[in-house]
Amino acid sequence: MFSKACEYGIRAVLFITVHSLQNKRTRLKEIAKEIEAPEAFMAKVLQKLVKHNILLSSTGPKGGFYIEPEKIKSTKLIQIVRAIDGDKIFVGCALGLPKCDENHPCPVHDNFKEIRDSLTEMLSTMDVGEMATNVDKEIAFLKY
Amino acid sequence: MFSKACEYGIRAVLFITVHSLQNKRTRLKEIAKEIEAPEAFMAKVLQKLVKHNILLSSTGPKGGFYIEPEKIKSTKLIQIVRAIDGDKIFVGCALGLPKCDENHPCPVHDNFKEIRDSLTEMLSTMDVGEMATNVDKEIAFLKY
DNA sequence: TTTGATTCCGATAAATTTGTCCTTAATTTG
DNA sequence: CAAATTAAGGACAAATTTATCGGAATCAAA
Repeated sequence: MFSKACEYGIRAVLFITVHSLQNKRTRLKEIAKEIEAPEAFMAKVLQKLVKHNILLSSTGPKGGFYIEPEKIKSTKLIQIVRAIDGDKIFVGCALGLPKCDENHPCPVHDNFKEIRDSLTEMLSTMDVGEMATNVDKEIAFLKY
Repeated sequence: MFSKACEYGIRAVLFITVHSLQNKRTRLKEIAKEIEAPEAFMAKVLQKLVKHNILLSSTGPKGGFYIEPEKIKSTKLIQIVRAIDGDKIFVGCALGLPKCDENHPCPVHDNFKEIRDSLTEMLSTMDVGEMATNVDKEIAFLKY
């Protein structure tokens, strides 16, 4: 469903958000360890999230990654997915047809539209703040 | 969502089924052309479908691929997906956690379970016969 | 029984995704 | 200012997926 980069990215953002809620920055090393992702690969993913203005970063001692407080509630899962995987899961035909729409549908068009719509709806609704809070309360988890 | 191999595979099975409904076999060359898939790659996918007993094949002149009449109604989309992509889209955590279940859920567990369940339900329901009939009636299409 | 048509299958190549390494730039602290 | 710490970023490597090639096996028909 999501690429590995995206899986890492979502988990990382949530981990960082938990710390940002306490005004703390999170260093790459911590993140990679928690997420169990290769450090250098995690770094690339985080860079992409910074470029897309989902995260902020600062170098030097006391540096690290963080998210602006006012973005914690407004950042939706779909933004993270778009930043890393693009919109390939949101657009395009399930069977790979170059042209597939209402008027010229592939054999699974309607059925998939329904599923994709509910996926999009879901990702557009879920915000980083609520999810991170669940992680903080140990209602949900970021590692096994 | 599906791999390219799987997209080709689903479309190919439907194309073959349309012909099988008229007791005709379909040659690789025709299939690849219709599906707009590289011939050699299409061949690999078809071989896999034959190994999984979804399709039958015969060599020589008048040979080609076909599906047994009694399987046309009973073959579900999910079997094709499983044969080619395995069950990775049906099992495992959306965020890649090695352990993720009701008792130890990732932050998107419940939301994704819902979507995945409806995807599974859909794929288990849709049969090759009905879809191929729609293609034959030009209610649905296999190429742009 | 020979020939041509077709699938089967192993080897390889190209493209993409995932993962690694190393140097540079920026920042904090002493 | 110097040293230590951290992210940025380019170049490369490994793994996976997608695609290509060539010959072997099988079959139909003349």
